[in-house]
Amino acid sequence: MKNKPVVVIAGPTASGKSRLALETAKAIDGVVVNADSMQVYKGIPVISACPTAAEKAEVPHVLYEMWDASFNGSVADWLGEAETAIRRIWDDGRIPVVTGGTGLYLDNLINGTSPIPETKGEVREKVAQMLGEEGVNRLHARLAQIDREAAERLSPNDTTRVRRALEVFFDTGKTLSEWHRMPMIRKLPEAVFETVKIMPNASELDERCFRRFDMMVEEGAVEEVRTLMQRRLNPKLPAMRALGVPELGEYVAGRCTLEEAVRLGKLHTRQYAKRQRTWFNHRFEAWITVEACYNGQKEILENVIKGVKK
RNA sequence: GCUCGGGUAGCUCAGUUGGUAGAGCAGAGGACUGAAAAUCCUCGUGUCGGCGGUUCAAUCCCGUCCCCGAGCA
Repeated sequence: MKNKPVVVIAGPTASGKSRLALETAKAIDGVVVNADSMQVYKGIPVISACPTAAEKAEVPHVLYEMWDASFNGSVADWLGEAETAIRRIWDDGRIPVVTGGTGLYLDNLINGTSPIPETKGEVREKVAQMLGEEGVNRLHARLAQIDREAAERLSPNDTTRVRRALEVFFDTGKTLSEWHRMPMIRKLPEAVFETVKIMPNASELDERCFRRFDMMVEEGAVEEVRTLMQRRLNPKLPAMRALGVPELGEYVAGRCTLEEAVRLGKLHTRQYAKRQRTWFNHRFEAWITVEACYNGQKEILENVIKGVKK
C-alpha cells in the first residue's frame, strides 16, 4: 500500500535546496535526510556546504557527516542508511524531507535498483589491477566479448562504467545487461514521493556558486582542507575529490596561489552545476518545479507545503 | 641601439621539408542503474602580427615594420 510520504527536494548545488528543505521540514514536522554524496562524509562540512550547527538545531538532520573521509561509500551504502533513517522517521510519526543534489541517489531511492549483489573486494581489486596493466580500452574490448550490449552502450574510455560492468560479471557470472533486465527493487515500496525540484537559470546559479565559494573560504575552507590533506588519504577517495578539495589542496601544498585555487574551484563548481541541471531536466520528474533559487520566498515555501499536504 | 627567441582558436601551445592548420583547457549541448561533487560523448574558419616581394600557390621562404621576452650595450 502506497501511503507513506517522503518529500524530496532536488536541485543543483547552491540552488537553496537545503534551506527550502529545512523550512519545509519545520512547517510539516519533518526531518531532513541528506541525499548528497559528499555531505555524508566527516571532515569537509564547509567545503561540502553542510548545514550549520544552528540549522541542524532548528530541525533534525540525518545522514550528514556520518562516514569517515577514508571510507569509500557507494549509492548502495547510502540507500541502506536512507532506508533505515526514513523508516525510523515514519515510526516517529514524522515526515522525511530528503534533499540533495546527487541525482543517482535520488533516482535509486525513488525508482529502485537492480538486484545485483555487492561485489567482493577481491574482485574489485582484480579489476582495478587489470585496469592499471591494460588500460580502459583493452578492458572495454574484453567486455565486448562478455557483454556485447553493455560494451556497445559504453564508451571505451568510460573507466568507471567499464570497470563496474566487468566487476559484476566476474563476481556473479552474470552480465550487467542481464541484471539490468531484471525488475528493479525499491527499498521503500510503500512510499509516495512528493517531489520538488529547483531549476534556476544558469546565470543566477553561477553567481550563487561563485559567491558561496568565496564564503566557504572565509568560513575556513582552507583550514579544513589543510587538516584533511594532513591525513594523506588516497586522493581517489570520494571525499578527497569533493569540489574545492583538490583545488585548495594544491594551494595548501604550495603549488599555486589561493587566487588560482579559488578560480578553479569556482569553475569546477559551475561545471558541476551544469551537469546537475542536465540530469534533473531529463531524468527527474517533479510534482513542483521552482524556477528560481530559493532564498526564502514565501510563495515558494507555501506552494511546496501545500503540495506536500495534498 | 644590437643579437637571439617568440607573435597560430577566448587561453596555453603544436604543426605545415610552400598546396590556406590542430591538440589540451575554456565555452555550448548531451549521456548517466553500486566511486556520481565521479565518469563519459558530441561540437573547432582562425585576416596562422601588419605590409610588401619571390612563387602557379605563402601561415611556412625573403625584405621591412610593429609588439612581447631574454641577453648585450
